[in-house]
Amino acid sequence: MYDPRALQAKWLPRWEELKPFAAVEDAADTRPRKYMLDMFPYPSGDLHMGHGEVFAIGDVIARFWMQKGYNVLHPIGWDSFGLPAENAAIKRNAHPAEWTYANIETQATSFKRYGISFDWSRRLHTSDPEYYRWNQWLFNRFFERGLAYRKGGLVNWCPVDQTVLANEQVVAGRCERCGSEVVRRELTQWYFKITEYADRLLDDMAQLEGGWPERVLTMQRNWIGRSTGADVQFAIEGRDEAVTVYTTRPDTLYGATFFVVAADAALAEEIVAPDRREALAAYRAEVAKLSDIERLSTEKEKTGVFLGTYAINPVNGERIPVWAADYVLSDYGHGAIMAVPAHDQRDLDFAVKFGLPVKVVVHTGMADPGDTGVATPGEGTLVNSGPLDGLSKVEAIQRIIEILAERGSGKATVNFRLRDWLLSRQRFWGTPIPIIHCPDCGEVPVPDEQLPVTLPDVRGADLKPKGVSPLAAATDWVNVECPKCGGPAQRDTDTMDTFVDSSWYFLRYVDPHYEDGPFDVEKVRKWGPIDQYVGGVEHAVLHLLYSRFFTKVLHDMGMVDFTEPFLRQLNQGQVINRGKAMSKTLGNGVDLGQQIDAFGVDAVRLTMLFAGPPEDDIDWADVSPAASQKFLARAFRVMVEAGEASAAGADFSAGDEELRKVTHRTIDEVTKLVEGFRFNVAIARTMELTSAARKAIDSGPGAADPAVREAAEAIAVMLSLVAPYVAEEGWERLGHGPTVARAGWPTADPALLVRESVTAVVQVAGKVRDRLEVSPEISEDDLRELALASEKVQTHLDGTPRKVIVRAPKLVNIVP
RNA sequence: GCCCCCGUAGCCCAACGGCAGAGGCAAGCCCCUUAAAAGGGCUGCGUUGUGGGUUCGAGUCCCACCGGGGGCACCA
Repeated sequence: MYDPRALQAKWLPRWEELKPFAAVEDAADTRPRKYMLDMFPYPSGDLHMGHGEVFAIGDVIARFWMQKGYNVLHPIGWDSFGLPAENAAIKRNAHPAEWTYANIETQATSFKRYGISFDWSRRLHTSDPEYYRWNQWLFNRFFERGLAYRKGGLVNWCPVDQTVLANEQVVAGRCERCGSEVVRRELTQWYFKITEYADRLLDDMAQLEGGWPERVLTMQRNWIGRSTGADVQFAIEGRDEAVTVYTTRPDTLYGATFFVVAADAALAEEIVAPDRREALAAYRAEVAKLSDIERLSTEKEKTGVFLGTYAINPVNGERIPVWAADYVLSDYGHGAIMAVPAHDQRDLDFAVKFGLPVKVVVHTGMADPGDTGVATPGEGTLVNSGPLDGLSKVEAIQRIIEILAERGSGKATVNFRLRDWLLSRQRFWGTPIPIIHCPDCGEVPVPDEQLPVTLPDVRGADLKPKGVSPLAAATDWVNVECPKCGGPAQRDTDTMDTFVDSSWYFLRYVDPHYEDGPFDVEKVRKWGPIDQYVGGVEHAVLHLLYSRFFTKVLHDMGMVDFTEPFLRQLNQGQVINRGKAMSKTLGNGVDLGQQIDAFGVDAVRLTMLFAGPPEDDIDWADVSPAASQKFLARAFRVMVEAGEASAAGADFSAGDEELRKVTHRTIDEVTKLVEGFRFNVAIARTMELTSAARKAIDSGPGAADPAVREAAEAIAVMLSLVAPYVAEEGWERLGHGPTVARAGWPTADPALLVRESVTAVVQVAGKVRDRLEVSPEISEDDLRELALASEKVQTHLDGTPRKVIVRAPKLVNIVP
């Protein structure tokens, strides 16, 4: 009788004792190493269905490698800094740590019950001073290298969370966390100079090709957004200094008919004619009223205002009017553009709206944009462009850059969409930025030996967001001596973005209590980089981009010898219910704990993996944990009956050959399927083997046949990846000691994989007319002869066939 | 608007360019049983979303469209 609850109660304590999943550091252990990592969880209550899926997937991979004889590092920890803890603390008048660490304990217990093969000795929490000390240490290193700096400017502000956000944390104008509309504020903030690594972040993706999902690579490429073009200098009437614009189409320079400055750029104010000053001010006020969402809408009509001044085209001396508009961004390129309406749709829309001229300079074969309102950005031949006439687009770009360079009015340039990573947050439950502001010495890093700068004790209502960090109110904590001059100074009161914590945690796992640095460099050399990373696609341009950046900086510091942290990455789908994401408002939530109580850990894990390919969503309404439980019971009975009928150590070669062949074919296929992450199909194959074993017991050679034992043992080991409890119990019933997790992956005997005969299909004009049992080694000629000799084929043929296609040994197609 | 992925039986999903169906759910039937449950077994006639094309042969490759999902979308 299969009783999942009893098996859980029996084996969980045994595993805790045996610690079968500890990664081995011993140099004498010569097994090749593998590092399998799941994205670590945020401790927001207990584990949910989504966790159930990801960790089930990661566990199959880790356990498979263990069975295959690798020394596997499969750690777990908690991403335990962050806003929810703070909000909970305000509500309960408590300290964020209380809520956080209580949730961590709950999740840890659930993980253990869920049977995940973690090495628990490597557990870490990012909110431990022991951990965040090294965030501060790393910040100091970044600061020394000029990679951490403070600057003023317009930043994204979330009015609900009362903090600034990085660009990556604003999705379509809304806060990635809470969904509220983000506003722009002028603030001085800390940044990491990720843009300095833009080229490498892009180019190193070549290493990830094939190992990462294509869509994640695409998202990162789009996010980094490298474009090549040219800087071109335009003189502005009434201003000594030239203004530089960036363009990807310098070939269309002769087609520039106006000039646009970002409305919110300082430049607009500097160059506006006195009589247009008022109009600009009015326009800016209007623009400021718009939210980002409205401003970014492509449906929105172009707006702008003439600045009463003119720019001079450097190649032909033409005077073109200067406008201010909000469709030009102040923080990309130089905040100003040359507008070529004939060949750029945005410029054309603007030209049409304000009656500005359209001048075609590339003949593309398309209708005149001035007539159609459709710009022609494609390939073509240059016209009306002086020395460029007759050249192709590509040639013209080259030539014009040479011309501009000769005259000193331009040069080839590269631009990125990526902005620096805004890192400071005006909230409490995070890593304090280890900087002391001294009126005399400026920004002074807290010396390494004084780290960590720990959080002061702030709790309850004192954590309420008020637009400045709650740390600012802790005056005892804030007021310190300057480490340089000893004079009175103040700590920086912002905390770091929690994405800093997760940008390097995978390195800390090799030795989470290491005291001589953020991580043990030698151990990372042995374990890194991560062979397989499993987690959600929502981090495509957040965590995954930041981690890649950190890894490259650490590489430049000589601390890691690789440049990419995650060689392979798998994104699991979501667990949904009745076609929709689970939510309280819809009332369609399914509780992981309740599912486990009802069907057992094994059945829930099996259901997650059998539902479909790992990257597909699982609709819990479409799957059946009850059916999974039924299958496990069936497999369990096979193991029990085989165990009762024969003793361990039997000579399998004496077993029933037919069943042995099924077993070995299954082993062969399941091995390949697991390697390809095709877990649903691997499980289907295991089900087939179970049925074959059942049949052998009931109406074949009987339970005592060694082939039945061989099949049952293979089932136990293969099931151990998915359903560890029933596999363990079955393994014991088969006469083996714990643990099945270390039993070793079975190998398929090639001799048992060959088939004596295969069915060859004979088609006439594509229709099946006969089947022939033939040797798998049959030659094309022999098979052709056999097929043509077939009576069934002959009746469908009159005369000699036109053509005979032979694909030995499986198929013959005769074309009459 | 542009790009990518997916449309196979009532449902979830398999199928190196080669017999459309591996596995599961649901349904129906049979055995076991006094009966039921549990257990064992059997049952698949679908225009592979639609329309073209390539091919001896297309679920699979190409083109267009329809439907679903995702990404990008004033970045000059």
